[in-house]
Amino acid sequence: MAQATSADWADFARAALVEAGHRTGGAREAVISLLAHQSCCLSAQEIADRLQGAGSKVGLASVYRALDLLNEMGLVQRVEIGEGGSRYEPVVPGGEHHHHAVCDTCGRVTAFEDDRLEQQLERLAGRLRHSMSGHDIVIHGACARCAAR
Amino acid sequence: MAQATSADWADFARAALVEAGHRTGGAREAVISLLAHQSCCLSAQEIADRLQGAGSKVGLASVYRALDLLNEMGLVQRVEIGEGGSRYEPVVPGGEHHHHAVCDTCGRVTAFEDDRLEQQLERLAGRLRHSMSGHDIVIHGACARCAAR
DNA sequence: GTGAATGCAAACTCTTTGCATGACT
DNA sequence: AGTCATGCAAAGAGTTTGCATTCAC
Repeated sequence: MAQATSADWADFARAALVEAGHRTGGAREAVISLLAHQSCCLSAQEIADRLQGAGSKVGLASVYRALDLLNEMGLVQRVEIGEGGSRYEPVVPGGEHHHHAVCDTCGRVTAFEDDRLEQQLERLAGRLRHSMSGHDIVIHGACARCAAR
Repeated sequence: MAQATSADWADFARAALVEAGHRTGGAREAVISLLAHQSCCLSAQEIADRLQGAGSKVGLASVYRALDLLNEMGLVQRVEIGEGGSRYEPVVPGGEHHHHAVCDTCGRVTAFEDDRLEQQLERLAGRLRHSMSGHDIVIHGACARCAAR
């Protein structure tokens, strides 16, 4: 099975941006590099903080602009886990994607994936005659650790 | 099959509030009455506007406070459809609940429900050992109308 | 009468926008 | 050189909080 890696995503994203006539370098590149090495979703603030911590001079506004563009191009997905702000994570083209279980007690976010869920959603979208460019599934509750208490 | 009605929900919610030692009347009552007659999700601003339009003097802050309380008690569910603000809708205890398909073109929100999706989620939560107090599913894409264009 | 609930306005957080400066082609 | 992109700061939107007043018990 073809396994998409994070390096693949970064290259794919960079290529897509060039393809669309955008310039490389600067804030956008920094955001892509950071996201590529991230396994789960980050908030715009977290991205800016990490980049600045690494010596980069990117502003928060540029992070938002970069994420906005990447989101419109389908390269990142905006995830609403209902805790203040939005979070963003790379979308690996053709690769599987995951969803999130949020612990309402400790805030921990657990990623999961499930093919049958995806299939069921595809079927459902067809039934609704609603084309599906993406979807969010968020499970709220208590994680294994908190539920045990 | 037992079919929960919106009147049931309002009564259930009022009873739960009294049970928890809260007082009746005022803003909370207004919010419950309004939500009970609503089929789909509303934003806090919409709720305040409608109540004020109906002559009520409820402030936006009270609407937020009421929704917050109802949400904590599991009487309403916060729905993040990723368009600015959160939306809220009643949770009918034991009744079925629905999810949302959002048209990214025109903004239209379509409600849907699907038992197999629910079952699959239950199974999944069990597998993750994550207790599930609620869940959000949002399909993004183009609605039948916009896709046809 | 007492304490919870409310309304108003100010504060706060997250996000977007304007504009001058800097960087890529 | 010409533009697109960026950084900074200010503005905007949604939500929360403080406080005096009102209302249910």
